[in-house]
Amino acid sequence: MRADAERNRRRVLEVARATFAAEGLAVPVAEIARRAGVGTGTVSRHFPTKDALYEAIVRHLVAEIVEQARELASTHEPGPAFFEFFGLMVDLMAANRGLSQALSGDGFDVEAVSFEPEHDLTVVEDTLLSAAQAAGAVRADVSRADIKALMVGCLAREQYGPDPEARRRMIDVASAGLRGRG
Amino acid sequence: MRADAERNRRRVLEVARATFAAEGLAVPVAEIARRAGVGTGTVSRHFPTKDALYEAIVRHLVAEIVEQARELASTHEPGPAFFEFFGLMVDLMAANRGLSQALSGDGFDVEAVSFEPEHDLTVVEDTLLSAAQAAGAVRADVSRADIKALMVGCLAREQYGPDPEARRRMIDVASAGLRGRG
Amino acid sequence: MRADAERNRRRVLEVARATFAAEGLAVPVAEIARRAGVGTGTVSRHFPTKDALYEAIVRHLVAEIVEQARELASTHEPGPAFFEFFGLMVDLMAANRGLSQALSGDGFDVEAVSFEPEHDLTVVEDTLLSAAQAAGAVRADVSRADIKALMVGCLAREQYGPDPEARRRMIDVASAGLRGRG
Amino acid sequence: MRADAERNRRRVLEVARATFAAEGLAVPVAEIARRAGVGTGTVSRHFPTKDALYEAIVRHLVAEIVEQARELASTHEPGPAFFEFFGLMVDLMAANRGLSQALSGDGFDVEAVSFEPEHDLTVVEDTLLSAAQAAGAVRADVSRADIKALMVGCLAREQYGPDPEARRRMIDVASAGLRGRG
DNA sequence: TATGAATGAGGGTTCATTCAT
DNA sequence: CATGAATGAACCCTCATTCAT
Repeated sequence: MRADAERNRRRVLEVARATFAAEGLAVPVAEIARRAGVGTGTVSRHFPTKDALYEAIVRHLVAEIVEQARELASTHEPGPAFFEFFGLMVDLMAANRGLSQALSGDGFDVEAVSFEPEHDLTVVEDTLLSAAQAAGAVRADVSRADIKALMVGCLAREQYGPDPEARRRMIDVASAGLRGRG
Repeated sequence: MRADAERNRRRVLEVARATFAAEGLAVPVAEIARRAGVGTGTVSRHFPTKDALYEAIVRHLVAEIVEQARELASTHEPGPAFFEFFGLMVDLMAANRGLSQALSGDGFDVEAVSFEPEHDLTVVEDTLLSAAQAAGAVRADVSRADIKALMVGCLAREQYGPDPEARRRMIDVASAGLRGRG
Repeated sequence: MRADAERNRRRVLEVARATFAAEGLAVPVAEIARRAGVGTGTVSRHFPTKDALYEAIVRHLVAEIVEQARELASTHEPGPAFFEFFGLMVDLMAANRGLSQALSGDGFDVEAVSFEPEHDLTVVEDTLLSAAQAAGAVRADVSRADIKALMVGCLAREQYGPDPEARRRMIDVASAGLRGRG
Repeated sequence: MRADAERNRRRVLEVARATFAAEGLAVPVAEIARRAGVGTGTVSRHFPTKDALYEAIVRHLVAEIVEQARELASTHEPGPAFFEFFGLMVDLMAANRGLSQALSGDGFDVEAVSFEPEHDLTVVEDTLLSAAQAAGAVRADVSRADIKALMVGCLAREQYGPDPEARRRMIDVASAGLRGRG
């Protein structure tokens, strides 16, 4: 039975992730349940509230991002690592309407989620940022929150029509701004 | 009677503006009515739908912004005019959760509102941007949409706590990015 | 001043009659006022409730009908007079959506209106019917209410598409039924 | 759980049928819910819109009618079958204010409901009518729509007070009219 | 007397959550 | 454990009527 439950949990989580990514956070829980082939009660059992479901998805996403961020940190110089990470985040968000909503503070408060240290994106971001700043690749006065906000800015460009070239340009502008006054 | 009606209309508009600014666009119309001290029907009379109320507020805001933008354009050099305008916009949005939501495309589609040419923010923005680009103060490849997105980015910083210093820094970073690699 | 008031009253009545005839009884009072070029208060002053407005219109219509019915009664033999009247009524109702609604009991109770004897359609109808029955042109056992209902039946045919030929046929069928088994 | 749901669904349907029959289609959904002892959401779950509820009731009624019409067609000669059916329909509508409203086109468009062939009242009516016409029992020039309208006429008699005798008389008059000019 | 702004009850529908089966 | 039916508060909008100007 435990196996069944776990399978259901994963299925709901995966369906919810895909659905929220494609259609935003406003999709009714019942629709998630329908697509996952389970009852609404099953969704509620695993995720007592809709917020809990959001949170689980965010945790999942964050875990993946953290992993990629670590990889970048260990294989690139501080500056490139940071800027690669920046672009990666923007691309992820651009492909995920729900994440984008959450990060813009619409429908879910991402900042309220607390993570265990080893899965905490905050920590990795700080690490990447600090290293890049120490290496002189990024202005010394910007904070992690500033970086997040700039990502949201790049992301916001998508609203006027998805345009890969424009996204690259936005990332380029933001990066230039972050590099400092040269 | 027109005086009373006008007073009520303004009152509703002002209350709605303040409420949406402080608490976002999701506040029920009935709550706006309650705070304005009128019946829901009165709100509906002046603004047939909630969207119409949003639109009126946006028009109001935009009219003010356009005026200030014109002033800037006529009293500053192209570069400074553009960057002053950029900062002004961010400050306005930062003080207005509803406007911020609208510009992030949550709850209301600002782009769908059509303005008369003389009140069209788009036109003023294009003018300021083009002039600044012609003067070499701004990268030639960015578009109006890019600028808007960057504003949203600066704005997004507010989510992590309103911090005037941080806002100035964000604007500074964005401006640096826009100036180009020079 | 009295002349003005009277003019307004007539204007409202005429506009309401035309509007209800064309679009049914559900048209808002405010729309009647708008078309009449007066305020809603003016409509309410002359006709305290919407029902009172309906009633005034019905009185007006009935007065006209009564006049025509009298004319028929005095210029035709009992049988033809009755059947001419029957067709006339159906044609009137067919051209008047509001009247048709009222007679079908939707939105207004016509029967609740009481008339002065000389304007009472009931009386004229009874007269025409009784005479026709006395002359052997109409079954002796039908009542005024039966006649009214048959008119509504002819009228109901319009629902399936206005079709003058069908209307004539309906009137013919109803008339045949009323003439008796002979 | 399906048993409970089905029970509730039937309960809502039955209560709605009875309520609409007795008081017309304007009764609020919330009132139906109250009388059925369920929440408004339960009504909405089973019948997403009020129109859907109307439609379900009409389908139910029509199914019963079709069955009885078939029975009549197979056990009576064409003429009697048709006239029995006519009387049956009038009796049903007379006992049902909602059905009467619907058939008069007030509040719901019955004609817009599409049925499967085997439950389509239209087909049965046409069959009964054609057979009766072929047998010379009914005027050759009347159509199904004419018949419907005459039923509404008989029904309209009820407005002046329910009176079984009068109803029989109306049906008799209509039948006589339909038999032809003899 | 005319105006039309204000009222506010009332309508249908949605959806996160609970709980009987 | 899973189910999905039930709940009911909340939302926006309409409109007949009242009443201050």
